Amino acid sequence: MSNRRDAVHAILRQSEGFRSAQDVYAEMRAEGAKIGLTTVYRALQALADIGHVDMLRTDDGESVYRACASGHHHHHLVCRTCGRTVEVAGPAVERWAETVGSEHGFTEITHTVEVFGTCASCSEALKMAGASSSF
Amino acid sequence: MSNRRDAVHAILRQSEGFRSAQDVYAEMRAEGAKIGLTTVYRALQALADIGHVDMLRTDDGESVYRACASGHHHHHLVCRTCGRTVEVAGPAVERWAETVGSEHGFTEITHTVEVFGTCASCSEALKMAGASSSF
DNA sequence: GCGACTTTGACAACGATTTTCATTTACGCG
DNA sequence: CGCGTAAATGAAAATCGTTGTCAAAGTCGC
Repeated sequence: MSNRRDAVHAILRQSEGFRSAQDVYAEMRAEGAKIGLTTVYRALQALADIGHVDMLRTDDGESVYRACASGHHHHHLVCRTCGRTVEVAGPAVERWAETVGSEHGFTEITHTVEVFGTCASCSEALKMAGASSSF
Repeated sequence: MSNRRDAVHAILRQSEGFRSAQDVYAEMRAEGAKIGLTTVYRALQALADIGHVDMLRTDDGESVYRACASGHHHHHLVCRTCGRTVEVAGPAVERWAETVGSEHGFTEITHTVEVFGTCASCSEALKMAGASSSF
């Protein structure tokens, strides 16, 4: 019973962007892995706890996870159409967060920053499909 | 049947920080308002759509709403202990988001920024209560 | 007042996540 | 080596916020 965490982590590592728990579960089952949904959730949470994966909530309330290339702090730039993700560092934001925090007397400041946009290829694609937004 | 949206909006206006839909619903019922959960959700969404309230997801996937003092873009500095919220503007972040976005060929850039921290009074309080966290 | 359209709200449906609990597995100990 | 205990696992049920359905009630123009 090798730690299923490793199996789950492996899936995330071979994935490009963020994956939902259900998604990871589905893929593992598809690959023939014998694992339960419960275990996937537990593994994902454990992984997130020890900082081996990033975890965030999508706008529709689903938790998505991603194996980070590095353990250091960074943010994500996500294409709202195709989901492509780019890791970005933002010293400016870090400093800004610290600053506004302390200005208001806050300590132990953390922050959540997600940048969304439409990536080059998707905006191309949209230009064609669009033009019919009547509202 | 005056628009229930107004009633819902009123609740948010007289609230300090973010309120969950269920929370708002509970308060309205407590005040004697005859309104259904469904309607609260619909009102909240409508309000969020037209930008009269801010909407974001808490870490446990709940949607929370808040009537903004202004309609313009800003972010929030939230005390992770008492929930006190301060609206902060961050031109630096706006620019940064735009920059990293375009650097990667992204367009129509939006961003989510939430800053969390422990406010002055809470960190005081925690200092005393603390000292016993063995894990 | 009547009819068409909109809003409302009770309740069911949904879906993601968590909990429960019995089973299986790992592993130290006798 | 077999046993017992504790941890891990997974199937299914429970939870809970949110959304959809649909009939009843309200609004408005005629």
